[in-house]
Amino acid sequence: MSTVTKKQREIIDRPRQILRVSRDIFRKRGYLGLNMDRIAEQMGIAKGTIYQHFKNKEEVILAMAVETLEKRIAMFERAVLFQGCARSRMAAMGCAAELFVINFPDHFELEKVLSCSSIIEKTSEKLQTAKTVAEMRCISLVAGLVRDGIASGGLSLPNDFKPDQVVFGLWSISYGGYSIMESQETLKQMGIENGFRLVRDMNNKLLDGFGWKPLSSELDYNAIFDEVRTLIFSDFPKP
Amino acid sequence: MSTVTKKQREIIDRPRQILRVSRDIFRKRGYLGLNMDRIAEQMGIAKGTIYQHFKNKEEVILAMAVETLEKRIAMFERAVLFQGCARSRMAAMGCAAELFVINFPDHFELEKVLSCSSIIEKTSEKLQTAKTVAEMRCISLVAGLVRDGIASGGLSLPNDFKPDQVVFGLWSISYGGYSIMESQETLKQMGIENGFRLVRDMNNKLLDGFGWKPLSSELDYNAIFDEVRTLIFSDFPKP
Amino acid sequence: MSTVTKKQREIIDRPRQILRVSRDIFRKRGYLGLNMDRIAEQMGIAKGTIYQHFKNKEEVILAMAVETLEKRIAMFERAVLFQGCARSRMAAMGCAAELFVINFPDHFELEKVLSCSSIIEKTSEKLQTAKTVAEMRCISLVAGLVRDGIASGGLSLPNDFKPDQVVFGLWSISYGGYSIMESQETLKQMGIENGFRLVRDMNNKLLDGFGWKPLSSELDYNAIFDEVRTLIFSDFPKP
Amino acid sequence: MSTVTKKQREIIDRPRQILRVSRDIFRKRGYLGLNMDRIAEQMGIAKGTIYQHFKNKEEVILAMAVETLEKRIAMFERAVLFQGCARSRMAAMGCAAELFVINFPDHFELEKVLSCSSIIEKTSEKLQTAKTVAEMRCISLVAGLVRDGIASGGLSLPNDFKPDQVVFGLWSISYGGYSIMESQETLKQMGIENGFRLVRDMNNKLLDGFGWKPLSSELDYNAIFDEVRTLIFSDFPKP
DNA sequence: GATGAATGAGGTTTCATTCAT
DNA sequence: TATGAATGAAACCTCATTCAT
Repeated sequence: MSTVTKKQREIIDRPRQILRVSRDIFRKRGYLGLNMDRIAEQMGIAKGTIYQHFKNKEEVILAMAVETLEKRIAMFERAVLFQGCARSRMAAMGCAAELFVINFPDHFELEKVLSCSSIIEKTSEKLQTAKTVAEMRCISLVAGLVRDGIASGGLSLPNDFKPDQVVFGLWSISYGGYSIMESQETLKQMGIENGFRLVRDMNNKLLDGFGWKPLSSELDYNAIFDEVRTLIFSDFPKP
Repeated sequence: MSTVTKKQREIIDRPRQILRVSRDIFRKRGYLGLNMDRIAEQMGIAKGTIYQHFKNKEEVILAMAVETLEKRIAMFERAVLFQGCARSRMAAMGCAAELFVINFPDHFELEKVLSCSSIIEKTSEKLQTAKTVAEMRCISLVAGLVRDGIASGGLSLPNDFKPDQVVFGLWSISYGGYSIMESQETLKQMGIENGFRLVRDMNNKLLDGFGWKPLSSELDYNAIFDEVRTLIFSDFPKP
Repeated sequence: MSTVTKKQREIIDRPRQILRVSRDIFRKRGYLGLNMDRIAEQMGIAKGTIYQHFKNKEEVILAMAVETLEKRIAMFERAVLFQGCARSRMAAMGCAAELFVINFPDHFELEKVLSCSSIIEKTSEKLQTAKTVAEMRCISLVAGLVRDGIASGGLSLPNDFKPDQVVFGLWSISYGGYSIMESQETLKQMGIENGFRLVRDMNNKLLDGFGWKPLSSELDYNAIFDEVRTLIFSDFPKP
Repeated sequence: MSTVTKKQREIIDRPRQILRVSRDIFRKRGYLGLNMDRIAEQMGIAKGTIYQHFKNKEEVILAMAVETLEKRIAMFERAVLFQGCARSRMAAMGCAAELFVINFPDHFELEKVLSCSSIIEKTSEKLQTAKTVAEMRCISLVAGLVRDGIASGGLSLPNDFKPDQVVFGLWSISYGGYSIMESQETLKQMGIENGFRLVRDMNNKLLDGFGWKPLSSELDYNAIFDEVRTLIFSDFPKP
């Protein structure tokens, strides 16, 4: 019977349902506003049920982060397939990162919360590893493009620089930039209207600083952004 | 009697003492480990007394952040006096920023905590303004150097770029880079040993990307870092 | 004003009040029926208040045991003053032990509960020590009488026996006997009506076994029991 | 097929398996550490299945006690067959009791737990009776030996003593002594090294007090202990 | 101003038991 | 018979804040 199937599907999806509701609460009320009572109430289930799927509150938080990281991996994997020179593909990656932040804005908040050691300590090693692995996959995809840039002759790193360090730079700009946009009133007030555009520009200037050809003065990477969004990420809502 | 004076001084300094003790606890045990009981106990005063100096716990947190921001202003104001070309003075600023992070590592954590809206909401507007003002002063100091760069001919910004946006870029790299260093195991494992050095390099590459002369290939900004530390910040402990 | 004094006295007595109420609940509903909610409710105070005086539930339990142990010490100290030969004074001690069990029947239950390591583990070392010290004082008082018996010539221990071991024997009979009386239906059914009398007799037979003069066949120790109760423990209700 | 037989046997043995696993958990983690989840998990069956063999958790506890009591009966029945005078056979009984405690140390803990009325109340009358019957059989075996002692002339009880009361005395020493050994740090520290030996000695001294011939000064009952262990209980591991 | 006991809402976690499949 | 997800009552504990002294 289809009724049976439906119920079974519901049961199987419990963890995902819990995460969906938790994410909703987290987005609206922040870490301190997320608690087991509220999750249970909003789901219409018993509090104890949550504990059958998650060891504790902290695991719920971490699982939410892993879930979005997996979304990011999927997006990065799509972006990396963009047809073009290495630096254009890196721009596609930037587009993916930007769309990720726009569509999963709570991920940054999650990262902040998880950086409190007192929280991560309470989680299982298994889930911690899952998060690390997911992060590594993202970074590897980006680092791969840097290596492609070197291999294809567009980029020539100074002796004392390694591809991973370029990734660190891009990552810092994005992570820092988006964080500032979210939280720091001050910078927002300073005539900075389109933060996303600014993060793109800064990443481009950094790569220009490394002399990665074609430079942003030679090729319009913002046009490539639009192309990537149309060709690859058309399923994401336009801003 | 000097005894009376001492006691009076102690009482006058109460707010500052509370912040000092709070910072100590915050550094050791994080936000969740900081509570009024512990502050009172560690200060040897009654819990109620704290409420005569701070409206609530959130104000303590915010006041801590303002206090360190003022330290940062002081450091930036010293850095800006470094004798040299505009870009060298910007390097001096980077040195100040780095020393600030090293000496007040809790400030980043505080910023993270304060980005939870539920916390800042409970604070007085007065203190919120104090924080914004302090941040603005820091940013203005950096933006001033960008303008100096333009004025002195070393830097020529494209039409669509404003000095504040360059500040945003530098800020992002520093904020993002230091955040990643603190929390993200993943990147740390990827062959990145000296994160501070890397943040410097990335800032330099970004400025290179803007074509700010002399480029980092023409002038050894790391040497300038050392000079700044020796000449201007000799009172800070060496790493 | 006397009002002030009264209130202050109440405040000072809070811990003792908590223990009194806890003991009451423990007696009626056992360990599993004793919880912080019930204590608070029955006292008409907030649950949190209990935690200002006791770190956790286990400390309440342990404190109750220490409190009764102190009652026992007081009783033993009175018994030891009984005028008579060493063995008569030991009988007085037995009388004290019996009256203690009759008047503080929950102490045995407390001891049982505390023998669960999982409970004692959660208590502070300070209180644990207090309990050990109290027990030592009781044992020392009994052991002192054994030594008196030896010194006065009534008792001559075989080479391989030490006074403490005699104490262990008496303690075992009392502890075991009273425990059996409380809990084991079986033995109660077997024609044993007056368990207290029986414990006395067994202790006497054990001392007879050691040849402690005058033997129970030579002197009526039950008469001494009555005498002790009349002379020394007249403030305790008659059975 | 033998496979079917094996599975069937397993199903038939379910209750016993549940008790075995429960005992294991109880021994390692105590009463508070024993729960249905752990039993089910460790058995590799579903939690609900346990409820098809035991009405509730309390019945599991009680059934464990009955099971060990049956072991004790078996041991006592073997001991009573020892060839020798009545008092020597009583020594054999002591040996059995000692070996029982050594090999089933959890039984004392179980007795303690069961003495909480709130637990026994939830069990079926049937199982309660089973426990009482088992205890009675043990006591009867011991009481029988006392009567043998009287019948064979070695023991002459005073008018006001009955055989069951002697059993009560022995039982008290053993129950109390073993309990103290398990839990009371204090007495253990007082120069008492071999508690088992001490319990034996005290039992002997008690019987000496009753004048049961041959006295412990006339016959080496510790030697008889060793003999009993070798002849009758050679299947139990040596200490 | 200083105190600190009292508050009480708010949170997390556990676990015996049930019941639809 | 077996399952195991769901239940929900019951417990423990925390801590910012108040207020009578």
